[in-house]
Amino acid sequence: MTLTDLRYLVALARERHFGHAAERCNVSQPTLSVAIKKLEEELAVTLFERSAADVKITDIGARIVAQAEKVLLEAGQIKELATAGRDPLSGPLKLGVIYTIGPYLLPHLIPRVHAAAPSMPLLIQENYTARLAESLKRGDLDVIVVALPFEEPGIVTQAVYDEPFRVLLPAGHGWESEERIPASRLAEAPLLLLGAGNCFRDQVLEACPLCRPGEGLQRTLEGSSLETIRHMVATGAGITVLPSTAADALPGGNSLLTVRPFTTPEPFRRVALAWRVTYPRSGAIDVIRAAILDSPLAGVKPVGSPGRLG
Amino acid sequence: MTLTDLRYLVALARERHFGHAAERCNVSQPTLSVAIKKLEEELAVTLFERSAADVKITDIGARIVAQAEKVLLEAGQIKELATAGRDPLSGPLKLGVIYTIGPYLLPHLIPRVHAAAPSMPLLIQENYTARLAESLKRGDLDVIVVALPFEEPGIVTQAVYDEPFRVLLPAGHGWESEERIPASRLAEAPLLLLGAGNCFRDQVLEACPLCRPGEGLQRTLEGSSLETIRHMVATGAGITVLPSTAADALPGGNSLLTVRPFTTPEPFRRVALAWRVTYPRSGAIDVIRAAILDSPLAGVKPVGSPGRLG
DNA sequence: CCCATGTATAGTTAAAGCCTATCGCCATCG
DNA sequence: CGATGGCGATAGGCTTTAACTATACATGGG
Repeated sequence: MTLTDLRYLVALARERHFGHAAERCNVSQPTLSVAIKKLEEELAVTLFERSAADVKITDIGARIVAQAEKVLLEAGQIKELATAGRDPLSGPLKLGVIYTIGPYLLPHLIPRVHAAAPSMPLLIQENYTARLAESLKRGDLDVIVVALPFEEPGIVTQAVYDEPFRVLLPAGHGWESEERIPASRLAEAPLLLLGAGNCFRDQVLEACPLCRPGEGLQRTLEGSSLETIRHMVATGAGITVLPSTAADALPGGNSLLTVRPFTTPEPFRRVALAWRVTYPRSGAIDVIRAAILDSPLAGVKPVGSPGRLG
Repeated sequence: MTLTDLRYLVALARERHFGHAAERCNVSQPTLSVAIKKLEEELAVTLFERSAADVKITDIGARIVAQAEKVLLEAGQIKELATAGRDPLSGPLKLGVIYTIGPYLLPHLIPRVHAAAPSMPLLIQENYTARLAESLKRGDLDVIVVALPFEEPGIVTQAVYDEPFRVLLPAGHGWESEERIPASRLAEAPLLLLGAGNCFRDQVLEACPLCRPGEGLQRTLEGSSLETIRHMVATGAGITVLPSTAADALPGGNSLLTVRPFTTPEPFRRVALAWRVTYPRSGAIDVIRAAILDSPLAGVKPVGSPGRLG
């Protein structure tokens, strides 16, 4: 029993004439005749009473035809589902973002994605890089926004923008007079850092090789956020390093805080999109990337498409 | 897209492993692999994300699988319908009976059929032979009970029993002293007959060649019934001829009426079943025939199966 | 009794469905 | 870092099937 057989069956039930039904199905009369016969044999019931005068459907035949129509209807729904789902911009996209990007990117990103792809709602999760990577591989997420380096088997990564780091000082700090701060001097200060697991912490430490967590006056804030650290800096608990998108987007005229760039070469992090190589909705990823680049992110430099990294 | 494809699809969605899904479908892994690929091409959507680690179903894939399951479920219902409908004794049987048999046969027939085939309700229609024949050919009836001769193209007829005719006299009639009445004498009497269209009328006239409707004292009762005629005989309006099943089943001890057989050779009519040659539920017909023969019909002689007439 | 109509059958061909064998990819492990 | 093993994709060949054309067969009507 195939869907074709059922189509023949329904056509014959409608036409009550093998020739006409065959014509309607664009097949020859013997084709339809044989198909119906086979179907009757398979089901071991007589579906039609044939006679020279006309074709009559049996009682059981009528019931089976009704059911066959239901089957064909449901099968047709599959095609419709496929047509509707063919657009990569239709259906929800599960997006993951690391903690140190989410708060500064998402307010810009979300409305832009919604404008570009209204029927693609974003399901957003913020987490550490490692957790996001896991979810991505499991399929709980479709795309993630992370900082490089990020390499996972089966995952492709595409750099989107670089963002420089900034030094955040409490108002009145001695370094306020400096235009730019050399990274090496961070070792001198009480540096507030995020806890382990935040990639940004590692990147700051990498930018300032002399800083060693646990040594000197640096303090690590486990399970905290850049926002918390910023408030601590404002209270004079120390200084910190922020990505430009977090530092430059300070509420205008915050007199308690001062932002200073690093001396060149500025330390920076490269932010990238990542997804499974097998992920089929590349169009959706393009929309995300475009929306990120369209966002007014302070201090960032877009990384051209040639800069795609594997 | 075939039902087989959908089965593969559902299996793969369940197993998330081409090899295992193939095994469950009793096909080789390449077979399933190719089938899924073709399905994806046909629908122009990616249903699964394949990777070395595992197989993930896409969002749209999951929706299509759900729909495919619905299709397969409905298709399975067809088989169940067929199985249920395979029994010829299941489902209603549309039975037609001529007016001059129905009242005497059906009270016996119906309970017997119900006992033999409880799931085969009888839908009964009483009418003239010509009307029954028309309905039978149209398919509005499945089987009819008529008196022979009855020949129609595409219709097979099987004799079931012969029933002799009887003379019905009002009590006190001059012929009451006779044990048997010769058919020829009917011409002498005021003979009450059914109207044209009732085959029994023609059979009586055939049995009594000297009787001519409209001549002598015979009266024709258009649109009437044997019961009405019987009551008229009881009031002395004339005499009549009845089939034995109608005559001998008189309410016991009806002192107003007298029944007399004809002299041999008794005139009789042959009652038969008829159905379309194409009618598939021969088992149902057998039940009807058996139920008729099992009925206590006064005076009838069963016609052996060899007596089947074309 | 032949003809018209309609379905079933025969015979053939093209396609499809399936199998075995093998490739290629990737992740894991010694 | 190369070997290994699991897994899906691909290739080639075979069998089945579904389609066609031509024709036989059945039946009701002129």
